[in-house]
Amino acid sequence: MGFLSRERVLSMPTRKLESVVSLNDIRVACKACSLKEICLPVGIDKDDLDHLDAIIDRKRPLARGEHLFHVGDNFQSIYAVRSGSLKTYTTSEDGQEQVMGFQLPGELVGLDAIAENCHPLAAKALETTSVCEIPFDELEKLSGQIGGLQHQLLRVMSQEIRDDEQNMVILGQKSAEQRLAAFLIGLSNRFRRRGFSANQFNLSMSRSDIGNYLGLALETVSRLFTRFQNEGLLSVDRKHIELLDRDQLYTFSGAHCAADEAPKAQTEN
Amino acid sequence: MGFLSRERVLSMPTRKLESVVSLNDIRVACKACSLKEICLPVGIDKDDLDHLDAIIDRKRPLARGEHLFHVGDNFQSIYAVRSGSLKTYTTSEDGQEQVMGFQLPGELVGLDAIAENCHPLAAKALETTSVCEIPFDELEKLSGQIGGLQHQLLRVMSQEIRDDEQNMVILGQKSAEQRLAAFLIGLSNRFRRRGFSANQFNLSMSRSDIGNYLGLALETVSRLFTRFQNEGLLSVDRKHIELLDRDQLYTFSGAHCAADEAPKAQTEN
DNA sequence: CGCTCTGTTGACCTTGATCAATTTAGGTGG
DNA sequence: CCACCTAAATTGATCAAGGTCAACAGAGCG
Repeated sequence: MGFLSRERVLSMPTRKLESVVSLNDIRVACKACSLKEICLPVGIDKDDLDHLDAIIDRKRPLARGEHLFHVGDNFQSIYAVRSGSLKTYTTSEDGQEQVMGFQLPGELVGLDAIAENCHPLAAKALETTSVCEIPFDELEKLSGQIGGLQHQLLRVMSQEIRDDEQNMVILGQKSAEQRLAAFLIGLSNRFRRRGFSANQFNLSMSRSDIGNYLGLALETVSRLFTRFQNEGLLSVDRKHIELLDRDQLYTFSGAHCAADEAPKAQTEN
Repeated sequence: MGFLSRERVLSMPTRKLESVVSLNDIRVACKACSLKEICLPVGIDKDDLDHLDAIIDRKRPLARGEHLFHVGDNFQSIYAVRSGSLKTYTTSEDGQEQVMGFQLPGELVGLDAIAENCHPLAAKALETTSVCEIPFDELEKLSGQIGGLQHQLLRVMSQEIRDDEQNMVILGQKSAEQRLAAFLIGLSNRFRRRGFSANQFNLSMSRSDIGNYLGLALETVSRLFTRFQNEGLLSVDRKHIELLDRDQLYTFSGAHCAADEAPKAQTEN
């Protein structure tokens, strides 16, 4: 820790960066962004997209371990991950951490800060990560004018509630192995949606983060990985995961998840 | 079961009711509602309130056990509880139920249905319960016009995300006793906000519902109630709870809950 | 080359689930 | 009003899942 002690540069007053990444590289309009069909702009027409684009700020990437915001920070903006990944977490008074979620490209962070106007969670980069900053008051103003944007914003928030509910099911009544299986299937689905491989990916988070997120001891996570590997469900090499028997894992997870796109046909509607 | 077999009347085409409760009793405008400072109308001015009021539908109360909506029901409206209480839950394919939450007067249900346009959870009355139905497309249209309403809607959804996050902490890393203590403190806070007694209330839900919600066996819940009672923290008589040592319970819950109004001074900001 | 951080594996123990037996309350019908 | 029935709650006894403690092994970095 500490060779890069200027954390939180993102929330510092804007300053020119002539460093590693040139501003031109960062300035990619929503229109040209491969993630536009995943994050906010879904279903917004071309003209309106320009308006949205105008309020979005692209910043220099965060280094691994750098914070996007801290607990209690004043709420100004929500953020969309462009590349890399984040974890959000709180620290309870006795100092122990609770990981609340991981954010992949195309996903938004900070929606939980609207209510109280300050961030209840901290967000930290798990690897080199770049984000789009979306000033919330401007977004709100804009979404009053653009019907599609308002609807999309509500949809995204609703989806977040839904995902959290899904997590409650997992934490509330699944066994350790079901939790890890569900976690992996969930990640896999999210990667696939973003155009990454669904069966082969790197975990940017530590075993400890996974365990913490799933309400398990890190040792349990580790044991389960080796067990899943022995059973031929997947292969693990440190951070790299390859899912070998996705169906079996899915069954294992005891899923029914309205939230994920289920690999089997819908039985009701 | 079954003397009242006409469930889901609420979602049937409107029909005149000359029965138990007269329509005049039900027709209470938002303006006159004691809950308006809790549910949606917060911070909306008098004129706009009339507009909001115009789209809200007040229905005859639900009987205990009746459903407000079922899993998979088409999403039309969100609902605000006026009196009584609801539980929301899903049923996994193996038939077991997961209770996702309890709704008290002034709280909204159905926000998680916006994303997919259908209800991921069922909502069932725990006792005689009346609700306001708020057609969502009209609400959305209105909130494009009334800035305060849009903001309030986003705030409420954000708060819901926050509460769910809080629940994840509880399910993810608290002991059985901490969970129950946190649950009781949480309920108590919610009752207080609504003008009910904070230290004395009735649980409209069964031990089994509580256990399910908290990720505990119902036997564990029962045992904890008697233990808390023996320790002088509270007194239980079947459904009736009296909190005798709220501070101790609060400490017990291992809380830090940015979500609740903490009884101690804030240490940071 | 050694230090530290992350991950793996093993041994043991605690918490809370499960199974089972009663008790109590509330609702129903004679 | 009482006897009966069922659902909810309590309490006890047992057991297993997973947490905790501890030792060790690689990987990455200075």
